[in-house]
Amino acid sequence: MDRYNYKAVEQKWQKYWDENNVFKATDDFDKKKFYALVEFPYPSGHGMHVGHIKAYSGLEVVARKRRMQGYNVLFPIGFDAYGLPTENTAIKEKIHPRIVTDRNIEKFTGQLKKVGFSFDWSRVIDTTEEKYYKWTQWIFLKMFEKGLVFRDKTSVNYCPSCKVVLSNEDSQGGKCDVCHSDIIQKTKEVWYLRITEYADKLLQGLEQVDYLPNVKLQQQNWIGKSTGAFVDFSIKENAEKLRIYTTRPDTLYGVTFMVIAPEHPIIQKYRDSISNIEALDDYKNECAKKSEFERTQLVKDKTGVKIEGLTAINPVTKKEIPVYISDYVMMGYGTGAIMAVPAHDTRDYDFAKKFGIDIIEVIKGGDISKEAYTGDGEMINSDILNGIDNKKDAIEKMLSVLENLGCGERGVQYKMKDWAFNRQRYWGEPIPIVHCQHCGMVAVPYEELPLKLPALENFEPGTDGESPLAKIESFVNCKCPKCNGDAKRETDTMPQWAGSSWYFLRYCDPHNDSEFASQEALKYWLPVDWYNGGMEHVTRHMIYSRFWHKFLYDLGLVPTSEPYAKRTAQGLILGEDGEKMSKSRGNVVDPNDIVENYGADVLRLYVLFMGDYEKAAPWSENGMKGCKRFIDRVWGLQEILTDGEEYSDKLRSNFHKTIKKVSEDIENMKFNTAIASMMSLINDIYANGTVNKAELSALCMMLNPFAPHITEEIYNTITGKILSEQPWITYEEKFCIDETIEIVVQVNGKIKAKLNIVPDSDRDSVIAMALADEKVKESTDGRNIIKQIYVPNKLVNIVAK
RNA sequence: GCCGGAGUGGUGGAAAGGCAGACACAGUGGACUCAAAAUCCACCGGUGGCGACAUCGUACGGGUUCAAGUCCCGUCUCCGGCACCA
Repeated sequence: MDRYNYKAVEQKWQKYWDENNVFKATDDFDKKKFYALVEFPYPSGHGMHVGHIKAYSGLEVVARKRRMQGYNVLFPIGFDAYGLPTENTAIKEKIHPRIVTDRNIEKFTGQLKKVGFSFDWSRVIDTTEEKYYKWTQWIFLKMFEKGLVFRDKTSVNYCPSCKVVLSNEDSQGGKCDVCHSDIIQKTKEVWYLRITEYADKLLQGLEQVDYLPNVKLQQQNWIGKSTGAFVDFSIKENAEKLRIYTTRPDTLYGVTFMVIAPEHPIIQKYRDSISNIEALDDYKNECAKKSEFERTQLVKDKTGVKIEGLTAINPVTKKEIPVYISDYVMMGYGTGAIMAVPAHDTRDYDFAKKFGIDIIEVIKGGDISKEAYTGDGEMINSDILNGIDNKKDAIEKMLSVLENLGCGERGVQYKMKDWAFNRQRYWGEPIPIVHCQHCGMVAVPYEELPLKLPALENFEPGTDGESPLAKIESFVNCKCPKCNGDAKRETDTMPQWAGSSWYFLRYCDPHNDSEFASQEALKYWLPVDWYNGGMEHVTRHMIYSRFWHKFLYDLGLVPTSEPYAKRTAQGLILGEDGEKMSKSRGNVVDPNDIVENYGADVLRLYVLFMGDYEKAAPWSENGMKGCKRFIDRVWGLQEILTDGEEYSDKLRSNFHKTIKKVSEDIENMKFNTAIASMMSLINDIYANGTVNKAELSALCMMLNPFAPHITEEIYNTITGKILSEQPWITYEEKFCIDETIEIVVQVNGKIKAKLNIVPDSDRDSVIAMALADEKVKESTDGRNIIKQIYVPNKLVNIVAK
């Protein structure tokens, strides 16, 4: 027998699968369906990463198994191709991003096919194609129509030297990634999607989906719902009410000052009656200069200025309390104003210490001379609340008091902010809006979609934070769709998250020209049965796409309220040095090299065998060689092949057990132990000396989802049939049970003997056998047996004193 | 700071509260070979013993249990997420 020629075999079967459309999802809407989704790659110039292979191999195994189980399987792939790296390559090499994108997609496609993934290649999506982004724009316009799109000011990272708006990733450490000059914060009017309107729905929807617990948790934290109260504080000097948000109305008697954000509008409104307005303005300007980086990473030291001319009145104690401005209060959360309770909040405590403000303890349990006490306990110094439990009763009691006084109401807040939906770059979907002097913002009519990204010679970023599209007069100047007067087009493009927010819908019906997907196809395929991807996408991408989906659901355009029924995540592959793979570290493994030198089956097997699928694991060239050895041993079985259409007696139970183990492990993503059990089986076969046809083809069947090429070849050689078209192999429970099993006999928890018994033997006879054992007799001799424990088919424990 | 997750041989990792270390890698010895690679066989947590065996051992300190890597309490370390969110 020749050595296994993986190159020839892999090429042969990849060609066969391709030409015969073996993995094509059919439009047979009566068949039971299974929709397996993996995160589509960004086609970077570096080509595929082994991390991609691991990410896709998990559901690849499940998808292949489901097909064999008779499901109509949709396992699609595509490319999330808009984005900065492509644009930067294009600028650097002076090639159009369209060409760079096509080149990279071709490279990725070739690499994916060489690994033998069973994707349905007839449904490939490219988010930068007109027929795709037409519908991205279409959904955007639907949101515009429903009032979910608005414009507002924000501060953006701006490089004054490049005159360009930068993403957070491109401005790390407060320096421009390109020219290394200092980034400044610039105010700019940008587009927003009102995702906060869906905050509650996004939170509640988590109750009905099967996501990994930590995925759910991260999404909950991201949405960040808190319940509390809005309380109005009167201002002594005028009729104004200063409204705050708090989750701790129980501590209202401990309020000794208030803090508002430096940008709070009340300052401008009463600036004439504030005696130190210059100091407040200076402080505000200083804060505005601070970058996001400085505000979050650096100084935690509290700063602020007292407002001279605004004094608040505590609604329950009627005491006068000072009002400060400080940047530890954000305009973007709650009302931009807080009541400060230094005794029971660490930030207020720091501030009070620094500014010498009173600290009044209202909950027992801590030592407020040392630090703030944030725990629970009995109320003190709080008049009507004294003596009761803060959490159980005080919150409720205070809420009703405030409601009666007419200065408070229950309220809910979310940490999640509206989605800044814009980029000042070329390589993205144009936002289909026209600015008209008379009509304001006007949507491009649906029938004019797609609003095409104009072909451009020079797509370098525009100056003063403008998109490069702003330079093209033929694009910018247009007629208003409403009044037909002169108007200007929006020149910002959509952010990279847009195209991926609905791609799973397009896969259902990717060639439809009249709808983003037909209702029939959506009704059949949705929801996605199993979605796998990286942990880094469980907040942004998943929440954004759930938001788009829920929006379409509310319009009656998709049949399910949630897009993904189940979500899992694979762990990273680290470099051989245990560090994250990166070019600068030089520890990157190129999957091409592995396919070339060891074969696709070895690569696929190894990424699943290297450890727990959900955990990070370091790459090991040697570990991979072990998988190569396993593949060669599978091939070598043909040398000891004998006739035989049924399992031999010696191996029968072994086969049934392994099939059971593999079948169950695949469902639980325990791929490493599934492979280990097949390795064990092969070790047993070699120890047995021969393998018959029934056995070898059974092995091929269960191994097929992991190593499809070699198994297809061997199976075809011995049966003349196509393995990918065979049903999934089954096992019988009765053959998984051994005739005799070994159980352990312990005395006082220490193993003294082993017994071979018939399964499910009765307790008394097993204990009698155990007590009759020499070693057991020895160690119980002269002692009183006080307890006998029998765990059926597992062990006997004799407790003796 | 807050919220998660994890700490098991030289390494990656297995163990529904019931034989700790499956499977694999590396290593050691041997077979085959002129030799090497490949392959095959044996050994492979520590300590003691020629030995069957004894004894300790799942980050650390306690606890529950006939029995703990697994459950509970406390401590330490590492990883991930959020982070002045009122």
